[in-house]
Amino acid sequence: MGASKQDDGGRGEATRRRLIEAAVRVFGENGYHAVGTRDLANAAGANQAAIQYYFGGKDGLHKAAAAEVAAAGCAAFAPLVARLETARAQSLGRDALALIARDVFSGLTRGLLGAFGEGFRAEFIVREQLHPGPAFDILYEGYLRVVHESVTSLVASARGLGPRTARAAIEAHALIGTALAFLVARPVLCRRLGCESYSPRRVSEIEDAVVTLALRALGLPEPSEV
Amino acid sequence: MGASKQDDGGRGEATRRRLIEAAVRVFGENGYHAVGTRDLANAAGANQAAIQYYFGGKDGLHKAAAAEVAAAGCAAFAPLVARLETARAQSLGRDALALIARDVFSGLTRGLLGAFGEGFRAEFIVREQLHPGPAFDILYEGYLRVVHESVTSLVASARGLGPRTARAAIEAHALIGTALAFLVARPVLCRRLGCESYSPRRVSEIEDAVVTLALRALGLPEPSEV
DNA sequence: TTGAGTGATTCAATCGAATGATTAACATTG
DNA sequence: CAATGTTAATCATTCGATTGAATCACTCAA
Repeated sequence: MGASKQDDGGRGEATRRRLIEAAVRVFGENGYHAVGTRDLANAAGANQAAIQYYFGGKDGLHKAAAAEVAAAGCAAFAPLVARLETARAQSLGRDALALIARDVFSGLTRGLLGAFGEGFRAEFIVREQLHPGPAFDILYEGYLRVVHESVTSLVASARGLGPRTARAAIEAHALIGTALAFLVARPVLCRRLGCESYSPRRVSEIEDAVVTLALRALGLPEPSEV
Repeated sequence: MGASKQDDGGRGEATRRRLIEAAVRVFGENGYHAVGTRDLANAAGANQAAIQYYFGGKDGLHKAAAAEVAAAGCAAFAPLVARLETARAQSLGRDALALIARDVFSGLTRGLLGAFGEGFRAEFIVREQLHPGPAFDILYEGYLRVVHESVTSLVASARGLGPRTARAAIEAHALIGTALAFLVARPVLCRRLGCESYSPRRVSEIEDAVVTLALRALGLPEPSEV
């Protein structure tokens, strides 16, 4: 069973990647049980049996998809995480903190609704949280934990809380939720606004609202410079 | 096909209700496609064929479950909605607004994590939003729209925005998200805090954090009285 | 250069199990 | 009895998985 002789460039590696990408998209859009191995194979332009051949089965493909999502998420948020790491070391003024916070919540929003969300990566994560399974461990350890800890340290600094306190983690969680709502409850807002999906202009509007509210909640000044 | 002669008290009405309650719980926990009609019947202590007999099929039961969730949600939030309706009429001072806002976000949080969430009603709603179908229409028109509009009017008042503006709806959406995050991303926070689920004490902690952040974001004073 | 050999990969056909739905017989109630 | 409700057995279909043969890319001896 399983892997190939060469791990890149080969024919096999290509269909392997196509299967993973398709799995993230199709699983994220429809959920694990709503999708058949035939659907997955079709979406990837591969044969149904390739799923067993490369991943040992539907479960294996699902886990591989989770690993891809974690890796992509890690890469997408790496710059922000790095900035937050350095910020954690020094003690910054309110203005510097505000600049970082703006970029964090701006990036968070765009991450959930934009580039990273493409291919239903964000939906994949949400679905895995509604019913955590083996794939959730991959997502949490490889991605979610880092982001959550980073945001927590930012919130702790801004709110004068201990960075290890439960309160800091909870407030960080709540503020992440301001962005998350636009992914999870997208249909509600779309109906309220009378549109089918978010236009780029709307995403910017959402981004601005999230940043504004988060800064106010954190008691940080609105950054004046660009 | 379907319904019975008497709509309450009758033998049939009891199993009908049991099926709906079980459906909300099982669908909410596992998702539509992850659940079989045999599972649903077992969870309700009924026979599999009863699903066709009363609801015409799995789809029908799912829609009936959505209607139950909408009705229960409407009932649970009715007092808050009523208060917001009256508040919309008069122009209230900041302190009065703060009192209402506190109760709204407190009720929202407890609603998502507590009584209303029991039986996986909240999860049922989230799942339907990840892939809106016929059941989403029922939820939106019967419940979600009212709540969203009410919260929007509150946010509009507090933030000095037009109650019909997209910005007001967006900011309301974001603030609802502060509570929603604790439902949708529960496993992440639980892992961060090293617990398996939310204790009642933790729910209170979350409730306080959500209210505090929402009031700060809205620029409302922390209510002093009880 | 060739071409048989070799392992990697793809494919159509098929498996048993599980799915939602249906049926006809059975039970309960008034 | 007649209406309503319940049940076990069974239907056709679809599911994830398996199979064995066909196709591909590459190696190396002739």
